Amino acid sequence: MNTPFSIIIADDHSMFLDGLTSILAEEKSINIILTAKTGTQVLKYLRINTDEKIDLVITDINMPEMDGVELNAAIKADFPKIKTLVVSMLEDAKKIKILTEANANGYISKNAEKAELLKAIKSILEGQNYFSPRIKQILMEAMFSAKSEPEISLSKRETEVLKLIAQEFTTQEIADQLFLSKHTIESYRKNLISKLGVRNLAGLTRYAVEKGMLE
Amino acid sequence: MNTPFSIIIADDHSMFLDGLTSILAEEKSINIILTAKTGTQVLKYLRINTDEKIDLVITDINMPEMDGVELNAAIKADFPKIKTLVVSMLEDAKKIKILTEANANGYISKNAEKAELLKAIKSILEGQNYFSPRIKQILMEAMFSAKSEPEISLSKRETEVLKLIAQEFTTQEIADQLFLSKHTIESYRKNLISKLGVRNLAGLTRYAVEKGMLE
DNA sequence: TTTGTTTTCACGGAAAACCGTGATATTGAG
DNA sequence: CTCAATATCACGGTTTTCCGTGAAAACAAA
Repeated sequence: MNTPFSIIIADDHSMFLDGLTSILAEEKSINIILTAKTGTQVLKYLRINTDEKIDLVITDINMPEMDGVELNAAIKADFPKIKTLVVSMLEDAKKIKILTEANANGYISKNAEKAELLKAIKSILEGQNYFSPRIKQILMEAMFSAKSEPEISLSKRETEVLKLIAQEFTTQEIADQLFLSKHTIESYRKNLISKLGVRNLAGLTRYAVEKGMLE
Repeated sequence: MNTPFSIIIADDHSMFLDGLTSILAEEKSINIILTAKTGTQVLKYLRINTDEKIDLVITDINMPEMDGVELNAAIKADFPKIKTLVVSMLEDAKKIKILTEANANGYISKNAEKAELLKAIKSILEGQNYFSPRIKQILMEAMFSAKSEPEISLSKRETEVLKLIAQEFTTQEIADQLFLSKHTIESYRKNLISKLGVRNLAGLTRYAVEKGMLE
């Protein structure tokens, strides 16, 4: 048998972290070097222990301080030899896309079976990327649906004004807050309405809330 | 040593389920009888295997078909001797409150450490309920804040009108749709604004979207 | 039966949003 | 540098919302 692989696991939910650790501890070929609750902890460890050879980092997406997406990017930038496997609660097409573009080596859902997890880990350690059929499908769909919805992009000011509108401020009040003329704000409102394809304040507000623009 | 305790675990995320199983498999005093991905599976098992003595059911809150809250209620109704421990991603005050009122024996977050999980299980199996200090605190806060926010209840018509407003219809259009005078709709709008403590259409729309009133 | 809630309708004035149709200045990317 | 996008401002007219102040009928609960 070869020397065991060294891996790091990051997840902010202790119980999941412990669970994953328990599962992987049963595998003789795997050595868990570190478990962490944030991306920064992982990075700190990697930067200090540069002599230690880490093969794989398994990370959740949603974490405080530094999330899985950022962690993956940082690892790929500073330690390109380390493989990454992202494990996430949600099957979020956008994030998957970003991750594939940032050269993550695998992505599986927490819905995945233990068997799939092990398969993914093995594939990646052998040098192959692993994205489950389901994830591939979601990615494909996102590609196509992305075309039909041509990503409305709002400028800084537009975003700012939209937020304030959704927070029930009137045109005049927004103008005062931003030290602009009320005519300016009216222009923005008008543009937003036509840009977002809505009819009135209700539509603007709905858009803002649904896009999670209000903290 | 006494005979080991029999427990059932329910969680729709395989990986978490496997993790939890791994953790508890290490405990000699615990026998995992069943792991399930939905509440209905658990109930079905309990109804068929009535001779089997189950001591504890550990359940997630968010599950398809039947969630943890319903499962807890069903267990307490049909198998009052079985203890329940709810493990949840979110620390949702409302659900905790409902669960305590439905006599759940414990509630811990997935943020909890493995040690706390074991402590909770032991406490419950010994006959004591377990709610972590953090959860107790959240409950207390909810009690007080519940007073300051005295549950706004909307009538059928009010709800109907609010939905249409949030869907960008004007007063006149709503009146036409519901075969009412526009004055009537204006009354509703006015009432809604004062009832919900908002200032304008934006506030109404935000309320409707945030409460998930639109499909 | 009295009381409270819900549903319905009405008017007039003030404020705000909506619409069209502009213009100028800055700035960032090619 | 040039061109497109962004940011800023302006005005007059129309529609809609907002506000106050009512009130009558239906119905359910106490």
